[in-house]
Amino acid sequence: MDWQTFLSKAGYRLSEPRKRIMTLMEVAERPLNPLTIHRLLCEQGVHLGLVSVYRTLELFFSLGLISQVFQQDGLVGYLPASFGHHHFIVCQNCHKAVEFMGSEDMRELVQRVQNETRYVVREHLLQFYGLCPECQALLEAGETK
Amino acid sequence: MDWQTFLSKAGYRLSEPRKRIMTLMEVAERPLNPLTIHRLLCEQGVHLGLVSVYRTLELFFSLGLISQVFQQDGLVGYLPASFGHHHFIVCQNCHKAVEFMGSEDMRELVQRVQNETRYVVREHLLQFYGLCPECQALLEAGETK
DNA sequence: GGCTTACTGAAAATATTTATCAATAACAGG
DNA sequence: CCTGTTATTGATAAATATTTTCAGTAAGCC
Repeated sequence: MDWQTFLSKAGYRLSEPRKRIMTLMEVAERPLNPLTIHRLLCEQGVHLGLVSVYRTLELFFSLGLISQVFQQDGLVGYLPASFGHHHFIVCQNCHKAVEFMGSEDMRELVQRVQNETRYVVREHLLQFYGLCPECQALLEAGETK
Repeated sequence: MDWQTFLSKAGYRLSEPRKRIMTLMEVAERPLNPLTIHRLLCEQGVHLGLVSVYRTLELFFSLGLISQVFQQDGLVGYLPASFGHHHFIVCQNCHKAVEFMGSEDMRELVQRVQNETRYVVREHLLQFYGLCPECQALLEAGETK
């Protein structure tokens, strides 16, 4: 089911701002925050209120259409969420991010942590930071980080 | 080496605000953010500028004395960092957090992700969310989440 | 096409973080 | 222990980010 159908079925309207924002998010390669999204849309001539950006992101996030990505500087950005995945590896140089699968490999660790801490684990946040192939090549060629 | 010695050796002074803040952090059971720390200190009669709280946390974090903890509401808090650990499990009910070891179990996963994505992994962010033993008991007894 | 009501956008209020700079206090050296 | 140097603080202000409010607009049902 595409996001438009999903939104309708959940009882939400398919408004212009929502379409604009999702169109932008769908092709995003690196985490976007509300202000950046607003700026990008302004630049391409689409003028919509910053408030709508906040509201729309909050809605999409609550519906699971997008994921939060925690950046190393402490800021939070958003990226489209493929169903089932929710783990990202973010490039420390250009910030480009891709998803990876990972839940399976965590089972054993989760089990051990539950035993050790006596907590029950219900969710987890897992992200990697590193260098994307392009930036590896760039940096090897002698550029500074 | 205790944090005071560490701070001195790194060329920083052992000021009153720094002592106050670290004293508070050392016994923290749940993630604290700058505003909360400032409020808590005010309440116990210690009056220091909010700006100093920000500066001190930034310093302690850059020195690795404290860790950032990402909360599920998107806010960032701080907790003392034991050497070597840096992974926390946070209670979704009372927010109490404890550290766990975990790097070892990640080796294989890191390897696989590197192969799949062609990224080089340099750091990772891993946190669990769940219920602490106390809240499990509470909730089983019929309380609402 | 018209009606209902969710949704938007502008403005203002609130909250959070950073910058500036004179006054203060930590600590090294005597 | 006193003194000078300089890192550090705190007050103020500025910048940045987020939330609230509410009248006007438009999405989707009939």
